[in-house]
Amino acid sequence: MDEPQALTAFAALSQETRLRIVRLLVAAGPDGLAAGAIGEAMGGASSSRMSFHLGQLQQAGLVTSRRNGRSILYSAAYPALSGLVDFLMRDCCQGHPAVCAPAGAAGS
Amino acid sequence: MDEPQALTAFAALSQETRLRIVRLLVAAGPDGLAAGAIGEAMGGASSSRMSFHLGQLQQAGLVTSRRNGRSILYSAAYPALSGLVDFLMRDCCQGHPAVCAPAGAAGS
DNA sequence: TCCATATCTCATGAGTCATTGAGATATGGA
DNA sequence: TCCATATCTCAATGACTCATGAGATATGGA
Repeated sequence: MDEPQALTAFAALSQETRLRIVRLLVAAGPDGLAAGAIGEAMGGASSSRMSFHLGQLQQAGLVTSRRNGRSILYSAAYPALSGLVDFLMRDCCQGHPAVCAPAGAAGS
Repeated sequence: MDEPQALTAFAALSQETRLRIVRLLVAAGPDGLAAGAIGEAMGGASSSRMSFHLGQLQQAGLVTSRRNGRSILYSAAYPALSGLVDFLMRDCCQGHPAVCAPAGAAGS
């Protein structure tokens, strides 16, 4: 994950609907969810709105899609998400690992 | 770190200048850097531009400031950064810790 | 083929964000 | 007090983002 990618990913996640989509897809697991199902989970968002946000997330590399019949299934791109965490950890922890990594690392 | 805070933080980090400021301040350590020095490091950005971006970062809670003589020193807010990492890890790893935490955690 | 379903694409308009330049405020020294 | 330095504030402008609605495209079944 380089800086331009991180920038795009942060921009994608800085929008409420998109952040919620990502959370939903992470929770949904590798099988993913159809665009329509995601739209309903977002409170009945219009198809064009869904398409817009899913497209943004896909361009940011945070979700992937595959067609299944007439539906298109979206799922979270785990490597990209972990790459983003990694990017943030690196930036955050330059020379200060003890200060900045109390949360998700190892033990807990 | 709750969702609205994360949203604000992601928005703050989705801008190239601001992301670079954060990286610079993390590298600079707890002593921080004066606004002018940051502006110079950004390639001689205007003072109003710096003020704008530093203000955004401060509102997002990602940096803190304190006056020192006529300078104002900005430093990275490590707790907020680690909180953001934590937020991302939680969202990213819901039920899939093994998939998503290969990078910054523990060993390596 | 015809139709219904599922999703995407495009154009439009409102709203927000980033940059600029001028000027205001605060600090420290002569 | 006067001046220089350091930073902030404000208004104006251009660019970008998001939501909407109409319509296009692709798939599967009768």
